[in-house]
Amino acid sequence: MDQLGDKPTSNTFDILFRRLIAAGLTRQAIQAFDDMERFTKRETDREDFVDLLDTLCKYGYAKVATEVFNGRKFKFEPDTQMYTVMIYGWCKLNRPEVAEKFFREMVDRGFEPNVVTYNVLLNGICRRTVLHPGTHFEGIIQKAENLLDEMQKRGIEPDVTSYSIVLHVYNRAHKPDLSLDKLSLMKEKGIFPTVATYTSVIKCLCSCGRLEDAEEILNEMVANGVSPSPTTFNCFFKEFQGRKHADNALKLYKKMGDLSCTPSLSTYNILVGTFSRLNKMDIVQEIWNDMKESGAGPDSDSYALLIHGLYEKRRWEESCEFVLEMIENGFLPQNITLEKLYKANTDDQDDEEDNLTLIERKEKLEEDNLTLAERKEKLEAASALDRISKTKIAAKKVTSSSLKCASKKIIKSRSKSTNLHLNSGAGKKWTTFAHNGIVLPPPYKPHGVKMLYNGEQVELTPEQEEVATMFAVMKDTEFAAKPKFIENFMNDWRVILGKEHVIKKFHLCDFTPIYDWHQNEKDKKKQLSALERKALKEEKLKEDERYMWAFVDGKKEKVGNFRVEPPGLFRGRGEHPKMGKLKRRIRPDEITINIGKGEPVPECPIPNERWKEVKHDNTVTWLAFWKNPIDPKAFKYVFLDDTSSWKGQSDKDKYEKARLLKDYILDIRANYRKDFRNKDLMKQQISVAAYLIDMLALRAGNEKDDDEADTVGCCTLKVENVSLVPQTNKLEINFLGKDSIKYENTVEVDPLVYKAIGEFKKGKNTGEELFDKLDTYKLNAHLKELMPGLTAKVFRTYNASITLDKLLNSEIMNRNVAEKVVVYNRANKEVAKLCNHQRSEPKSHGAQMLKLRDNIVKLKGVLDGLETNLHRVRKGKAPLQLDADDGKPKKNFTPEILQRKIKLTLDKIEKTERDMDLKKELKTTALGTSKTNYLDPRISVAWCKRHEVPIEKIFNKSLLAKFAWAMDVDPSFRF
DNA sequence: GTGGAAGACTCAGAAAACTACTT
DNA sequence: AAAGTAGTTTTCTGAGTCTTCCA
Repeated sequence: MDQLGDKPTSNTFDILFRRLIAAGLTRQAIQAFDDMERFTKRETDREDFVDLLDTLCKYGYAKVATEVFNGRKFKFEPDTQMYTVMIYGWCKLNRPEVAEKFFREMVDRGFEPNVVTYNVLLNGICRRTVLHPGTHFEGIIQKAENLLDEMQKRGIEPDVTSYSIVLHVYNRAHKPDLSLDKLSLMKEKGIFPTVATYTSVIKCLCSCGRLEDAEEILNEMVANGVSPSPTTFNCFFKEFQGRKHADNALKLYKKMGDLSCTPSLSTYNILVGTFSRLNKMDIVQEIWNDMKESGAGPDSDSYALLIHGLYEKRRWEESCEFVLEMIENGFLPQNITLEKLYKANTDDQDDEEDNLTLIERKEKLEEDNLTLAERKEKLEAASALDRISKTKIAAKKVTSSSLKCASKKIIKSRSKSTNLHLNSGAGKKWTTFAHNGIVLPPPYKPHGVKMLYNGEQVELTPEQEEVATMFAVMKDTEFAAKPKFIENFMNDWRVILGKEHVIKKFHLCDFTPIYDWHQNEKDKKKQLSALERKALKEEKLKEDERYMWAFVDGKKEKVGNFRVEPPGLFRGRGEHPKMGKLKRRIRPDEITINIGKGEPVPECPIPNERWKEVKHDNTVTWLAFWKNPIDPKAFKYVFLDDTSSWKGQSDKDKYEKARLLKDYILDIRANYRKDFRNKDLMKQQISVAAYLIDMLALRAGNEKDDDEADTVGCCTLKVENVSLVPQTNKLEINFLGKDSIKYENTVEVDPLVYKAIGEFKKGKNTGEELFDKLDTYKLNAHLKELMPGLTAKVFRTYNASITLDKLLNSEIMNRNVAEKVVVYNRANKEVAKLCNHQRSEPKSHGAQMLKLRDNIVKLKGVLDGLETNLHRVRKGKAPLQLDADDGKPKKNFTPEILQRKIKLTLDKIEKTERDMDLKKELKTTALGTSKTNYLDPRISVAWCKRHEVPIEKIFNKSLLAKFAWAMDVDPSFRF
């Protein structure tokens, strides 16, 4: 509606209306409008009123807007603009009938519609085709045509917008002739078509196979001085690809260059795909070079297209080259690509032993048992050689066997990953380690908005204001209402305010001005156009780029959390005694950097300051650390990302350890069973604790300090957390676990365990420890005697993974992919329940359930009607008109049709009920945690391979990257 | 040999950011 | 076509586990 005229209204009210309406508080917004005069001391005018209507309509409250509109006509004389806004509002709700009603009323009352009014209405009518692909285009087109006619009769000429709207419909309806007609009509009327207009017509013609006509339009367009965009050309290229018109595509590509239209990345990709399918690899090469030169690409799609093209043509060596290049450029090839190539290579094995490549030589060096200095030296030599070999690859002079080896090496490195790190002695994690350090949060920018104390504005220094703002912006969170949070915040803030400051008591503080300012800033950000947002994002990415990567032994690895935590108020979980405390800004002189000796040390980003220390410790994997300001006993670390070799290797080790437990588990279970009655109290407690950890997947339960939230694990369970259900062998377990997540479970246990727990509880107060002779150290020491490296947490991993493995393999085949994914998710859910992984209820859950319930009620109504009609028809009576029939007369209401409809409705009801059950069950279950941390990815990958489920249905992009080490697992893998 | 503190790494849910779909 | 919404992914940082170090 901006075209209807901007006006400078009271800005604050404007924002207020928008926020209220956006929150669905339309009544309050109207109230505020009524109050406006009192506050601004100026009469509200017509423009304010239009603004209110417009905002209501924009947010989909056309009905409310209608009420307001009808109610105030006497005060503000309606006009064309108001009517247009109302029409817009109803069109937006996809109710063009109502919009048309307004339109008629408007005309009847003598208000002349203008071109905007018509366009809004036209758009409203035409958008149905966008929304419902199945709609009858004929009817819509007719209506649109009628409206255009009417417009002209009224003496209003349709503009570019009007034509664009209808052209869009023709496009979707595949009406090239109408499209062409409209175009010539436009020209006749002297309206200049834009690039979008032409592209729209060309797209329509191309998709209907009328390439000659499309080309004509293209020429015309150029002749008229409108430069075609890459999108325009892509219409042609797509069509050429389908028809395998290599020559035409090539010609057009040349033409594109002549017209100095730079192809987009998708242009290049389409062309690469086209020509590699047609086996014109020389042309592909040319296009590839052009793409590189233009800087538009390649992206992973380009590589995939090219590599597959080469592969299909059995040009394995070249495809290997590009896989290498792809990886060098930071794109991860699909594993299927690698596997294919690997197979192709092993099929025609030859004597590669004599032909060791540089890459392999380096690998050999790494595996040899050399001293550190020797290794480093040789590695450096190897990597220099490697660099030369890379240039050779680029120059396409590499021998075939080396390429084979290269592809093999990639695959090998996937499975073997960094075994050498483990084998190469005493805790050494790396030989060379380079990175660019960390990013400190930007300094605080004071906003100068004054908060109120006892109703009066107060002066705050930037430091004081910063802390006040931290609190103010948390107004909407639960924290802001917690007394402990407020107390801790005030204590820390008072220190910064100083003894003499006027601010003393929290209840006299009013932070709303700062809160409002913050909301306003947020709104401003929201208002940014997509383009601006994109630019901003790119800028940030560019700034961060150098910090995102580290080099470990010459290998490029992604850094995880390179941003130092900004200052804020501590948000502990549950009833944390330190919630609300000020988490102060970290200065460089608190930060220790760890980096390879001889590597350039990242410069301290703040002038005249320096790092606390620079270490070269190769037994650890962190890049930087500092003391946690909230808990000085703890540290904050900067590590590599989950996709790194370090993390991947330890992840794999973790699952291998859990798999090892499988071989020991029977013995271990026998072992703890026999100790349930052990006279040695400690041994007895160890056995019972081990039982609970094994059966219920509890955490070990380390001791905690008083200044942490009061949560427990197995070893720290208190008497009050476990009760015996009388006359059974059941335990009722109830405690707060990690992150203050509630664990509630009543479970039948071994009678001996039941008895033992009863004894442990005897003579103790509710708050005392159940396992008083036990801590995690003793428990783990015992477990280690039973299996090397066994600790309590291994049971959780083992039980989670073995459960998934069992559940997945007890299911049958003969289902489609979607159903198989459901099977997987169900298994995943069982594991999440076992591990007690929870999430907070989604905010809209209640509303969503209500909606579903509503749907069921409606469907049941429909069902009733259908059944009544079935009875009537069977008795030979005429069927009743039903609401659900949209007023269309029903001619052939045979019992068969009715029965089918009843069946359909029943199915729908059942499906909705199923949806509701599922939703209810999952509302507080978090599936992700087990997937990322407890389920051996090889189980999932192997299952996907066996059942032909694309792995992307199970793992998202990050998980795919994190689990790269698991992708080449054999399909027969079982945990 | 013990126990507590220091240290390093994994696991965890909330919240922000993004995406796909709807209106 | 643009904005809203529901759902998903990513980021953030708090909260555990377990090892190592040291007196």
